Amino acid sequence: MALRHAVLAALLDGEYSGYQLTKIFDVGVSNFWYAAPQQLYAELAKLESDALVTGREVVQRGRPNKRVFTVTEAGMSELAAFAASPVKPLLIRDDLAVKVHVSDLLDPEILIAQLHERAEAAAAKLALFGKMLVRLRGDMDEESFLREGERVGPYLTCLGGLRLEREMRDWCLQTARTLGERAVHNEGKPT
Amino acid sequence: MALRHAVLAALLDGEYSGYQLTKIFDVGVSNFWYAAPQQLYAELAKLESDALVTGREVVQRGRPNKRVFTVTEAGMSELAAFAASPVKPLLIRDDLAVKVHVSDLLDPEILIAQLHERAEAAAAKLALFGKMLVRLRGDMDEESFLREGERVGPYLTCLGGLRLEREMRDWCLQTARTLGERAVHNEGKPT
DNA sequence: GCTCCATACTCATAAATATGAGTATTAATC
DNA sequence: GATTAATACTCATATTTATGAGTATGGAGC
Repeated sequence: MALRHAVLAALLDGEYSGYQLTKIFDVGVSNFWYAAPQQLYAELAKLESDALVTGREVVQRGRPNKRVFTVTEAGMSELAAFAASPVKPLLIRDDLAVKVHVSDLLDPEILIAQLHERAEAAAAKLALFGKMLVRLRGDMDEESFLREGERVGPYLTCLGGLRLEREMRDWCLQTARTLGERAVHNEGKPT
Repeated sequence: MALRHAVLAALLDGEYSGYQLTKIFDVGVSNFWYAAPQQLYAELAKLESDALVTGREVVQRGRPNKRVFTVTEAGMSELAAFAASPVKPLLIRDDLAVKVHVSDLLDPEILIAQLHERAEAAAAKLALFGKMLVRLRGDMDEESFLREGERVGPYLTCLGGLRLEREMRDWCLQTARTLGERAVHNEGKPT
């Protein structure tokens, strides 16, 4: 019962189809949840049978029809109950960090490349979130938007995602640099 | 096959028992992996039967005996293979962010409390990581340690954890402040 | 003497997540 | 005109992760 609330939350931003949610969750919904397409379709089916969302067929020309979903009253109550429940601590599981942890005992070459790869991915998200922020606040500046804007929730999570990705990018680059410099100094030395 | 490598990585820092690993993974191994005790014992059993670690009984006085584990040659190869495999993108799933996303439509009271709670948890980890860094680098300063230290892997992941927790704390506090101020301005207004 | 806590583990099962494969329609590109 | 890409979904299953309950020993405090 966890993806469930993320889907409900995403559907508050508008009427989306499973496929559209796929795109949203692929980026990580402003970096706070990820889900594969199959999970989303399954979850939508469950949500609909529990009457927390209602689907509506949209006939399209030039492409397959789709079903878009809206959160119901019951869905809102479910979200409210979720919001009132105790928060779970954020549990992180990161492949790359495990690799860095053991980097001293292994060849750093590949790891450095992977750190750059991750840094680039973070930079891409950073840019994406930056644009998203501009779009969300329209012609207001950040301060007044946060004070007077209609809906700041998505803006706030986006700010969070931005922070996270910025740190991720910088950490990756710093770590890559450190490992790279150490590798240079150890060249020729026996392992 | 994911916890597996995190366990191997942790065991490179020393000979640990399942129970000791429990404590290490409870904090999140410098914030990059979490696992419950039962998972760890199960994984250790599998690792041992695959000969990637070897266990050794340690007889203790005053408390139950324990079995501590060491990574074998085969275990090192497994880690090397893991390090060479492509990195998986970091997938985040955060309860609290979902709540913030929908904060405009729900009562902010509880959420603000939860944000403070999370901020405190982050601050606690921050302090922990700070101490850990000092312990790891001994009497060297950070720069020289990163250049000349024996094993910088755990130090680098700890730096990453520190960054992350710092941002988490600040984001939570900023978000709580924003929501709090908005709540004040909306007092008395109809929903 | 009794309870509580920390150490040190095990067994079983439920829930969530990940992955592979497949279907169908149309638009765009070579 | 054939291939590729994008939209829009479904079915099935494997793997991972989470959770609840239980066992045992000894030390510390009341």
